[in-house]
Amino acid sequence: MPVHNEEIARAFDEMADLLSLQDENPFRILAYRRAAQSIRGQRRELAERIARDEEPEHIAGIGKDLAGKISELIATGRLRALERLRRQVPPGLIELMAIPGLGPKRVRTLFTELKVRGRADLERVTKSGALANVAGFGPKLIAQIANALEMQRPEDRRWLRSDAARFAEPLAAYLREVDGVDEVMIAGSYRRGRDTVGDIDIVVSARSAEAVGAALHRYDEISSWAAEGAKRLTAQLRSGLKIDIRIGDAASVGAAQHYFTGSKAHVIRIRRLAQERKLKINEYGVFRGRRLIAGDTEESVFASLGLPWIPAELREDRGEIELASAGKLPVLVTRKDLRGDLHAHTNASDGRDDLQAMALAARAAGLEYLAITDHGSRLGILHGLDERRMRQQMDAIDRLNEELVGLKLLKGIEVDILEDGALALPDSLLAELDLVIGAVHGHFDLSESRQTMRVLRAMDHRAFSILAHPSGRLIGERSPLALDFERVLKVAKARPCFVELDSQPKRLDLDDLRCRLACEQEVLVSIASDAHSVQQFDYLAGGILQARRGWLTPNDVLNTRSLAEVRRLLKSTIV
DNA sequence: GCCGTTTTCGGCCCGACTGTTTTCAGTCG
Repeated sequence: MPVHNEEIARAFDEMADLLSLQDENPFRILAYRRAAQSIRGQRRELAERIARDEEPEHIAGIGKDLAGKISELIATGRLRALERLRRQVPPGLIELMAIPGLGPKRVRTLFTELKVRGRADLERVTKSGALANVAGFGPKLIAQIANALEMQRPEDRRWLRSDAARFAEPLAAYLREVDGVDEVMIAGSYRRGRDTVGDIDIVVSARSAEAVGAALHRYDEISSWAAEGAKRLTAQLRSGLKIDIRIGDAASVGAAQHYFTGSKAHVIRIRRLAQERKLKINEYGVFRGRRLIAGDTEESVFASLGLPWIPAELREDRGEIELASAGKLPVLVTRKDLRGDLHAHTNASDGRDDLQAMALAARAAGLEYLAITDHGSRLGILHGLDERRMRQQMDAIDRLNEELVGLKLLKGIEVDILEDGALALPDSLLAELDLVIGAVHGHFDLSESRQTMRVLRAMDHRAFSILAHPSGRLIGERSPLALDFERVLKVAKARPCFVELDSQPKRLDLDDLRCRLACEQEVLVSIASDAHSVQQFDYLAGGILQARRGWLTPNDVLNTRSLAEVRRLLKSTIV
């Protein structure tokens, strides 16, 4: 079983947790956390690089020692240093650090003073009152701990970005109307376009912080307050979404926007760059000595380091700073660049609206072409099309294309890739279509080699055009398939065929890193809505965000091209 | 534990807020 990057990162995170509980050198702990972060940002599996005996590429934050530990993990599946630490620290202590207010120091105190070794012990000493006798544990802190134990930590939940948007955008709009407020920006991972967010960070530029605080107290969506300072307010909405609001003035709002947009790794890199230039950057601006030299706009912050403004989606410290300083930032794809959509459903299968309604909605969404790709019937998917109904739909598309102005419909299908890699419809039928989207809809748990062979065999079919939602993930519900995606890309490039970025909020599949792999391997990405109703063309905006996070330019995307060009490219997939 | 046009030691981003404290530690982002 190959060791995945995520497992390596988790091992390093656990090392950091355990070391912090041992009161180790904080910078050694930091080194483990940075290494974990750095490994998570790698596009390629380190295990594969090693297996292929490739030159070990330098990874930021990985020195000789950690490289050795990575090799050990990959070779043996174990990490002796980690196992040693686990023997020294009671296993229940790590989860205690997840309780708000408890960090390594306090957990350690609980362990040494009260022999608290885990959650059950903590509940016991909280109830018995023993906690109150420990120095540093006052009534407020104890109440906070008791509350967290009670709540079973629902606040740990991550939100789909699109779900969070339903609560965050109205709050931002409300704040924009408050007297004295100049600018409101939802920052954080939300602005960076991550598919999920833990909380919402809002940066407000206002002449009066008091007015903002007072207005928030009138906002009846807020259910509880966690902190209320002059510059920072933390609260929870009734939906359960946590919000963090920072209030600043116009002279520093750019610096605040940059800082609170993150990512943390990006901001740290920027601050270190500033140090090298004898500058200091914080959320209040860029300073030379005590003199403020920039900070009213994000552009001014970047410019103080000789950098162009970097789009928020790129700010993950995955090479964007180097590219910016070389003047080689990619010009990222935008929603306006999309000229068509190559994956949508009608009520002929599991969609809600009919063919004509979907066509009109696509046109209203500014698209020039739309591929209708209902499900084929052999999959057990409800109301899938059999050959007879498929032909009816093809006729209907022909008729509609004669009437429609400003939009062309393409004939397609979303066909299931069966367990053995065969496609679930007869070749004769597939050959009549403009495009064939293949998708895995079952047998998600095959081994990596079998899953990869399955997909490769499907791609080998002469009618195959696009691999739909390639990883099969459902965010928060289903893990990605075990699939050698690099191999899939190599075959797709050679064949050629294409891969999809499905924009459904729960899928967003390809994810950002796989988008980057696809563009590096020069495989075009189809950014598709997978719309099941007329409203769902809106999902394309979310797909675009993910694509931008994956560094895609218009040239890397299939459906930024004209219909004629797309037809030509689709024809080239027929072998 | 990492890192280096101020290098092989001595730094490592930086500030807000809370609670428990009389000047600050711990946590958090």
